[in-house]
Amino acid sequence: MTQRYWLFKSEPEAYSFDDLVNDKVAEWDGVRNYQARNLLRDDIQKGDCVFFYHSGTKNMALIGTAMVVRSGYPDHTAWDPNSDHPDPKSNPGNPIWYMVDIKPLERFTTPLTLAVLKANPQLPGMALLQRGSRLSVQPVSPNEWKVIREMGDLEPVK
DNA sequence: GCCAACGTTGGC
DNA sequence: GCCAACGTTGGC
Repeated sequence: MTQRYWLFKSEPEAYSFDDLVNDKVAEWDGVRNYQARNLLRDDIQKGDCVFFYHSGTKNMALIGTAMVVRSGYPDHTAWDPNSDHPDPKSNPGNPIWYMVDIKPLERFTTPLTLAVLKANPQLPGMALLQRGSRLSVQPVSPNEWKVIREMGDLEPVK
């Protein structure tokens, strides 16, 4: 698969873009949806670019960009009973869930809110904007990537 | 294999 | 707080 761009959602109360900047690198663990799992395991490659989106009740917006620094590997938090997302059906010999590692790249000086994204006619059919779209890991088309980058001002994170 | 019940996500 | 959209579960 040649998809190069993705969008990762996170509730900022759980894990925010600032957390990612502070951590430098994050294991994107805890994804427990098969469709998203397949993307993490099979399609998302080292070097791919990612939009970081804050979901939740307030400040829903694209905050910045990140890069995949490690492609899919088993999510070991699944067999850690003390993790936030244990799954007793998964084990090291037969892992069900996968994750990637990402690092922060750039931040929008002003986050692009969901309302602003929805108001842009150049983003027809974007997965994030579809009614009922709940996938926490989504593909982004090259055109969507280009259009959205041009909607805001990006500065490198330190 | 169908489908109703249930749980979760996430925008409003 | 509400509700629509889905995914998952479990009885049959």
